[in-house]
Amino acid sequence: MATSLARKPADSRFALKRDRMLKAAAFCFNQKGYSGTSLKDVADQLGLTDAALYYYVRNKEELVYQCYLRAAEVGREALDRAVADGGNGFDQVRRYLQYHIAIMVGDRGPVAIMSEIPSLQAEHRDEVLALSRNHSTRFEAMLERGIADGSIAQCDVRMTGNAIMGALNWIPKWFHGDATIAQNIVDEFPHILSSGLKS
Amino acid sequence: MATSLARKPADSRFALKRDRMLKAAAFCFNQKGYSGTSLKDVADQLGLTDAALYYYVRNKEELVYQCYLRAAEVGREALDRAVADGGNGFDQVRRYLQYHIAIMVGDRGPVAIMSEIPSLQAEHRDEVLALSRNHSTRFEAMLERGIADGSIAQCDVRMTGNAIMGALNWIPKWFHGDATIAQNIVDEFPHILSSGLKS
DNA sequence: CAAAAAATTTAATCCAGATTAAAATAATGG
DNA sequence: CCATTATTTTAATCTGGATTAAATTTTTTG
Repeated sequence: MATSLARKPADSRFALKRDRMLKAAAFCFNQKGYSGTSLKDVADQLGLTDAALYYYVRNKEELVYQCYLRAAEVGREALDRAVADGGNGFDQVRRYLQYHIAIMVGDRGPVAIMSEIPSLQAEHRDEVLALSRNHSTRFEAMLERGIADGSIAQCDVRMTGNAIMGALNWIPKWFHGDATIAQNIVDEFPHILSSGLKS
Repeated sequence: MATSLARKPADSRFALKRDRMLKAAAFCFNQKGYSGTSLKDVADQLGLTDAALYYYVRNKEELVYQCYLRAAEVGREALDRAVADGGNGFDQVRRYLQYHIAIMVGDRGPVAIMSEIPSLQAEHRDEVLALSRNHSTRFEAMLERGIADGSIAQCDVRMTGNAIMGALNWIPKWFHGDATIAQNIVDEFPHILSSGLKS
């Protein structure tokens, strides 16, 4: 049977293998760059043939698209958890950073850097951009809540958000799976990125 | 005559056009992604034919390579100026950020995001990586001087450096030439990125 | 255990975009 | 002006890696 959108969610074997593939792809893209990774590279990581990937994904563009959806999902999850935890704005920001970073450098990772959004097909590009903007907007709102409740110093939330997100999004550029460094990031980054916010 | 490495430095017409080309290429790469930009895209920006680019560069790989060299140069320049200005570690860090950011969003920009280092040919890749590491090392040393002279609070300089560089390097991802926003970045970023460092 | 469905491979094709060679045009210098 | 060199274009070719179809192997299920 061809790759089907009408596959049952209950088919967890498929979902699991597909997820492994997305992680392998994210690893390759982050490591070798987009143009530098062929489908064969991704397949090699999985002990498969390049053609086998087409069972899980329509084409390379969709592989990238799925990687980006996954990255967006991971970010949203961290934000959701931080909001659910409550507390003042500053606390929420710090927890969000903790959650997101822990996921990125942990066994849910690697998470793909969204370097090639512009080369996605129109609908996919728009969807990913919307998710991305939504995430930024929610994070900025979190900063504003912190300013309102007095836990975060007055600042330009747009620029501050861009700065913090940039530092986060850049992590996969220099982190390549070393466990010691992963621990270091988890220990240090939340503090580094939030210490400048204190009121 | 073919593209020649033995071209006189005095030949400023060539150098100027070449620089325009590199800026156009950086613009395209940042905007449309690497795989999304063909040589024709770059040529169109310059009112040229794709084939004309080969007069300035051996191939696409070298175009990317030159863009990255240019990006590295801009960073080094900012660091050099900041060091030359003197002052304590914190002051130097802030000035470095001011200089680098001003260049990136100013008329020396755009500066290419180094997303495709791994797909460069070995010698080019090694050279760019070396420049990149050297820059990081120098920046970390600057942080250490600040800690030593008491202007910067004790911190993990490696991680702090990574965080700040990430925020910097991400700027071209979301900044696309709007003058108002450029001013905003110049005004806000140096403070945002250094405020957490104060001792 | 035998069908049926799922997963993967083998072996081609296919193609956008990079690259090249030769010709044409523009600039420059005596 | 002419000759020479610099720059660009036109018109091909070339190619790596994506994609596809059909065959094969593996897994599931009744």
